[in-house]
Amino acid sequence: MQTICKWTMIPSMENACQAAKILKSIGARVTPARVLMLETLHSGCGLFTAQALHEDLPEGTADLATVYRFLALLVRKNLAREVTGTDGVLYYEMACSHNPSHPHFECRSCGRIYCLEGCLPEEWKHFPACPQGHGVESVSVVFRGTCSNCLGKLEKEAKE
Amino acid sequence: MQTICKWTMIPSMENACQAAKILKSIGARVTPARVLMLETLHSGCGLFTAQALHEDLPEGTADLATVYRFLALLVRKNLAREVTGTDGVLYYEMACSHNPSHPHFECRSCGRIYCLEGCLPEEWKHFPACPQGHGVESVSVVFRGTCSNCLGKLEKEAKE
DNA sequence: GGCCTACTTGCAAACGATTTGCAAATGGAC
DNA sequence: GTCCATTTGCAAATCGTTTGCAAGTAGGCC
Repeated sequence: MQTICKWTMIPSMENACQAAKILKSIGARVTPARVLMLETLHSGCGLFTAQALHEDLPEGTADLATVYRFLALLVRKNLAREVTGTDGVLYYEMACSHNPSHPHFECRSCGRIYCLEGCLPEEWKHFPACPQGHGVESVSVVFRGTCSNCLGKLEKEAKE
Repeated sequence: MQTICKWTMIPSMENACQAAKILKSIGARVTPARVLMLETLHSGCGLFTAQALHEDLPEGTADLATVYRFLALLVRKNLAREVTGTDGVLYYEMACSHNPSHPHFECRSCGRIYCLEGCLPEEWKHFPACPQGHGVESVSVVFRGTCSNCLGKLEKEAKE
């Protein structure tokens, strides 16, 4: 999986054995499945669907339902965030050091969602037409197009 | 349904009988169900889910599958656009006169999606961190919070 | 080290939005 | 009015996600 941004987990996870600490810090039990899931989430920079995470795990590590339950736990504990893709599928990204309102890039071709480096400019949060009566709490910005991965593939195909 | 922005359909539909013209203009057959669906989409400013449109139609007008098929047709013909809510549900909005990249407001409380007036500032389309290799085709901006409708309700409840 | 309880898990079934296959109904050009 | 492609209703399939439940296990306690 291609890395667009470098995010760091909170708390940081420099090596695998940190997973246990993280789990304990949120009052969750340390199980082999959870450690593996955290490691996988960490190693594969970017956004995961539950299915993708499940596939990336060593065979038999955890049931898909377990993956869903664990991701929901991470979200509840603010260690991860949910993003809904245009395909209606839920993507998960680990909570990271940059601004909660950082933008994403969604590839029309492969559906992958990348997380862009850098905070959202402050003025973006005050769009002029946003009505007074509406209590704005967050802004999400998603760029859409074709990612460099897919652009490369398309160019190759064009040559052949 | 509360109106946040005033949009105009393309082509404009000043009265109900325009529906037939619109259908003909895209080479689609004029059927009672389609006319009613277009009228409903027109009268209720804002974004519709397929289910909501179906419920707003007079009983027995059209099957839910028909509603889905018609909305897909409108999207294919560029008369409507799809927006995916954070709940993963598809919302439809009629194509309107303002910028294709106009922002939306999604209410955390009722899930309704409003369409905000005004174009997106040009500079928003060139977020600095958006990598060169990524061919950006569009930007979507969604503000999230509590809409004035729900804010009002919450205040009422607080008083009681 | 063994015990106990609350937390986790796998499995299968439920769920809800959306799509599909198919046969019957219908719009509209002739 | 005839005819054919388009549209429709219905029911079943699909697919991501959630849930109920019984069995398994982590980890605090003795």
